[in-house]
Amino acid sequence: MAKRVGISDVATAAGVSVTTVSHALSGQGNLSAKTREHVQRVAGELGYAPNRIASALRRQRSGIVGFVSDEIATTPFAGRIVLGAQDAAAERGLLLMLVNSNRDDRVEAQQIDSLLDQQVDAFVYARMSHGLVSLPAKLAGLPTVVVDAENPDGGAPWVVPDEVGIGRTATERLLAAGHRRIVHISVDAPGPGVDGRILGYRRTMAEHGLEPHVFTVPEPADASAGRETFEAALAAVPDLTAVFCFNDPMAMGVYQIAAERGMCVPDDLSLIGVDNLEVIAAQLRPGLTTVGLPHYEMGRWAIEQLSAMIGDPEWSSNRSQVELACPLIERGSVASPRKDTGRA
Amino acid sequence: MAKRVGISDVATAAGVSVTTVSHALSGQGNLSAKTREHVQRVAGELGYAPNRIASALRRQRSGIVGFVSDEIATTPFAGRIVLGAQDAAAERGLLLMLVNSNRDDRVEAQQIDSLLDQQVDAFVYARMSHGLVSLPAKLAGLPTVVVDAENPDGGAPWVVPDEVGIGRTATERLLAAGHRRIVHISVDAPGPGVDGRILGYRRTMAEHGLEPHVFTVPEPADASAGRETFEAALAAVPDLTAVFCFNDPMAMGVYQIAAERGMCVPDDLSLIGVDNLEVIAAQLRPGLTTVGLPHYEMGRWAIEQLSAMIGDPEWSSNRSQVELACPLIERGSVASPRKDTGRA
DNA sequence: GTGAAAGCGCTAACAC
DNA sequence: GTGTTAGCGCTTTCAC
Repeated sequence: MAKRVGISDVATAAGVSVTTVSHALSGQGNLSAKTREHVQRVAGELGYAPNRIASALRRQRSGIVGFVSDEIATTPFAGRIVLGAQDAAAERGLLLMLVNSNRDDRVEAQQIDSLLDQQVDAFVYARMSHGLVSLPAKLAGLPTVVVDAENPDGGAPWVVPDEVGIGRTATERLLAAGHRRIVHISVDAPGPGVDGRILGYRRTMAEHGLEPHVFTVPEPADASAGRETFEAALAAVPDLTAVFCFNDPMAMGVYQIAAERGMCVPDDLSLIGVDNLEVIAAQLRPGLTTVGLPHYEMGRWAIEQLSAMIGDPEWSSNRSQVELACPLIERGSVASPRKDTGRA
Repeated sequence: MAKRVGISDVATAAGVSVTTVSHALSGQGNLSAKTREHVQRVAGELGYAPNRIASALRRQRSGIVGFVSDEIATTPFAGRIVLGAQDAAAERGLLLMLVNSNRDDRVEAQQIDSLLDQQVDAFVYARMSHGLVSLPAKLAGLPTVVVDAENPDGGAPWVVPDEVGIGRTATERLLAAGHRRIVHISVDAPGPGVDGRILGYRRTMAEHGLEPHVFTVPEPADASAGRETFEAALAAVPDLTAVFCFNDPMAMGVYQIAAERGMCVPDDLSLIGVDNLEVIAAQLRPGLTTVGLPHYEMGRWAIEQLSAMIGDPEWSSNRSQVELACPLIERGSVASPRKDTGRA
């Protein structure tokens, strides 16, 4: 590789000092427009790009944000958060350094140490499912924002999906299609995600004077849980016409039982999931109408907050706590009930 | 945050020079065991950790590997590669800097520039589906390994799944269960992945004196493609008893048609997919037997190669090209054919 | 308006 | 064995 061109090469070529080059390129100081332009042109011709390592050492700021996540390899969720964070970071000249712990606190601590040695300026602390976290002590000294989790005892800003809104959106969609006997299937895993969706469902049903029916089984919230809870629901509410599922894998389980019993989605049974896992929702037949989770947006939001916090001595006063709205993704699993046998 | 402790703090506290501290911690030079030990203890007590930015500037080596991928957000594949790479990197004191282009060459070029400014020591150039790539010119100067793609015109080492082996493994499994009328469904998208699996299937069938049947439709290789090709297969080979599917989403499509026609998996129809996408394969009923792709292993391999190449003036002579074996993941979609109506 | 020079925290010749 | 010192490439203060 040709040796990288440095600031002094540019200075020599432009016939000015390194100071002038630095000022010309960073927009600092008072340079004549002519000099500035000249230097920029020369730098461009030489293909100069500042060495960020040297710059970081001098400025005591690396321009790197550490991204710590509990896992990255089972769903595409992490990818969506990273994508949002990366886009926002690129717009601001920041770079992301990813690290993941596979839910092992020891590994996590080591990874955080590596990032600290690397002089990262700030941290994104991301979870893949909405729960409660307390931050590792090591993060206390740097701007940190928590993604897809709440940090009740700490002072870090956080961003999560609006879970109650999800329950409301799904239930209202089913109501709007004319359904009255709508059940919600979920899991026994108290936490903001499960509880919020149940609450949104219950409230919306109550507002319409309808009786809520919630069925749960122990975690995990997968297709098998969907099958079990749906069968329980059918036994208890035989004339149900619609199901709001905690997530897409559970909805997949409902499709399976429906097929087995000769129930046709959406004519005999309307279904709404949550997650918008393309790999499931778009592959089912008919496509699954589902509520999308704002992973991309949460990633963006985190970097937007951090970039304002970096270099701000008052950063720790940022205590924003945001719930992001979740869009309904229409596919084909909701229709009007075939025969509305009257009020519930 | 308390000011970070530096090497000179350790030197003062230990009553030695910074050189001695540097040597004691890096294992360089000749120090008396006593001094070395003493310094290490003091450093530990002070919680000293070297500033890698300063070290990088001085050594002209950042310890960072740039990880460039075409996409990270639609399947968990990227996550698995990253995981493997990260584990291997952590073992070697390397850190990963991820960047992804969403298949946009302009974005990719910019991202690579950022990594270069950051003085990364080497690159992983990863694709999410096995194809052919030529490397961006910018990568020419640094050790680079290509993951899940081949680099026919370049000199970079690469690692890919053994696609022919996948076709063979799947076909042999079906043969071993007693099937003879086995079809392969795939897509019209020539490339190592599609072609290799077809070849492995054809060869294995030929070795057993059986007639191969391959059905394809245009991309994408999703459930819809699975439904179409399977219906075509049924029309052409009505007494088929087993299907080897190009990937798991296509297999999902086959389940759908099978359910519709009252065919029971695996009793009336055995199925094997490829991908081991948990989110599909483990959620189908019965679980889908599938051939797993070695994403984690490919990520590890890439870093292992790179770490040997970093700092080796002869690095460009590394032209390893590896095809990694792919494991059969047994779930429940393969059984013996119900009635073997004789030879094909 | 422009430039000289002092470091950022570390490593590695080299001297003792 | 241990210490002195000269940078790595940049930013920024301060002098001109």
